[in-house]
Amino acid sequence: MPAGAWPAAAAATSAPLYAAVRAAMRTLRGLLPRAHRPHSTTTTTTASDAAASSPSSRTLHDYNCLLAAFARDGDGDAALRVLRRMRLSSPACAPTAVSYTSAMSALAKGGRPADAASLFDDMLANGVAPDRAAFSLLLHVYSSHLHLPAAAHSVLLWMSRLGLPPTPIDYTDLIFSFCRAGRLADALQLLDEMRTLNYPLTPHTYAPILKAFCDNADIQGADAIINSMRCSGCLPDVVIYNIYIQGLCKMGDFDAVELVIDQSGRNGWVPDAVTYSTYVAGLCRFGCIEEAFRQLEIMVAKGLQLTVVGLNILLDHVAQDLDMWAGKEVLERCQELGFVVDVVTYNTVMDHFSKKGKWLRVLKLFTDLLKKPITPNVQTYNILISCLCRAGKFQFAKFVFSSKGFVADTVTCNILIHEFYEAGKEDELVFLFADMNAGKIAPDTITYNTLVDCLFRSGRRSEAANFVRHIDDGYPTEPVAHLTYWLVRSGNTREALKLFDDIQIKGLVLDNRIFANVIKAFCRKGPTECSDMSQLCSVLDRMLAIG
DNA sequence: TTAGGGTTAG
Repeated sequence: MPAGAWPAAAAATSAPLYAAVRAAMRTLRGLLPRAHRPHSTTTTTTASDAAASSPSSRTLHDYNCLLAAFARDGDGDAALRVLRRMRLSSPACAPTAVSYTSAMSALAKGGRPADAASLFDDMLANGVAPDRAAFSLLLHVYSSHLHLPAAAHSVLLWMSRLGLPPTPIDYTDLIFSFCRAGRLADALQLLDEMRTLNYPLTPHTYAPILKAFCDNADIQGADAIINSMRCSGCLPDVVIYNIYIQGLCKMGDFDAVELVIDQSGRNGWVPDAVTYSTYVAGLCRFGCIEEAFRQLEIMVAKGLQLTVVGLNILLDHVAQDLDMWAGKEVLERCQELGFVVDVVTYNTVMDHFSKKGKWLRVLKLFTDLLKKPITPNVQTYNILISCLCRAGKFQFAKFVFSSKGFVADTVTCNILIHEFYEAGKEDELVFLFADMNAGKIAPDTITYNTLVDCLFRSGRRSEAANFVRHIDDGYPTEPVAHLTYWLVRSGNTREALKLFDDIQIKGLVLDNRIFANVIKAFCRKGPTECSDMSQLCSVLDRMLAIG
């Protein structure tokens, strides 16, 4: 925030808000260099520096070990640095296919699969011949990370042509990818190829195919797959039956589920907690709550115990039916059944009642929680505060905010700003801005977006525009996108175009997200409201950089 | 390869 720019923002917003955001900016500025530093990890940098510090003494083996360690950590930057150093060192340490594969793995694991795929091209450009492991990793990156089964299939064909036969794992990877992309026919063809090649077929290979049949509600197809597994000597395991049961549950065919479970012993598998959770969730979705509890009891009687995670997932899954659980306290019943509940369990249930507007029930759950040896966390408080605000209990929400032991975070702040503005009570937000001012809470992008939305919706258009102009160094993408949305929706498209000019004059780029919001806003307006097509065309021209 | 858990902004 340049000096002297804030008075405009001060005029744009209320005084406490201005002070709070200015203080928050200070906090943010302190944080940014660290957060945005490209090579920010400490331990891996140390390891990398160690490699760099005495390059002459390093052998190819040392470098490859280091790369393998970075691959385990998913530290792509460090791996790339090592690779660069290897290229610059003696020819004996030039990177091999193994080195490239580790670096690709580090990038993929670090959430940079596209960079991993590019590195494969670098390897070729540097005259290094990929081995089977390199191809397998590339195939995995395309199929599992980038969700591009067609590209992964090309890799499979490519390696076959080079005399590096793909492994059964490569095929299984690709089958999974085709199934996830809804391309069941392609997956089935690969399964046939595996059979032709006499590759071993495992439940891993069949599972995604069976799931695809079940997702398509094709139970006949699912039956055929299970039969073909049996015929080919690949016995269906508990995972296969769980997928099948989920398919049956989706159809509401609970008689069939019962039959499958009854015959489990004969078919050589044992139902587990996932089996029953799937069944229970299915029953809940069809409103069979009592039967769901009966199945839970059977599960417990069989000595199967839901983990805390499992219980929370299950509760979340059946959330839409919580009203039906309300007759009996859901958590009480879970505890009667011997399930261990934790703070997340409470948060899950509280949130669902909150979404249904049942603030008294949320409050009761919160007070129950306080009586137990479970400590509420910031999310618990945020759910409660959000719920109270939505119920119009603003004083109560303020009380909870100030309660002893509660340390508000940015999400609390965002909830309060949104809810108080929505209710036209923004003047009461002084209590919050005092904390922001004191640097106790730092705003984030959602805070800014929320403020832009709130200012605009409460009729303070120019204040919203001023605000966006002064956040950070001016015009961060998301708040601009929010402002643009409202300008277009309110028929001020010319102002939006002027905003684009201002941004570009500052040398900033108009991000796609801004245009995505323009389109969304035009769509929201609908054809009747969007009578001036020339305005839309101006924006589209600007998007295509021809206007 | 299976239910894949909880808070905020149009």
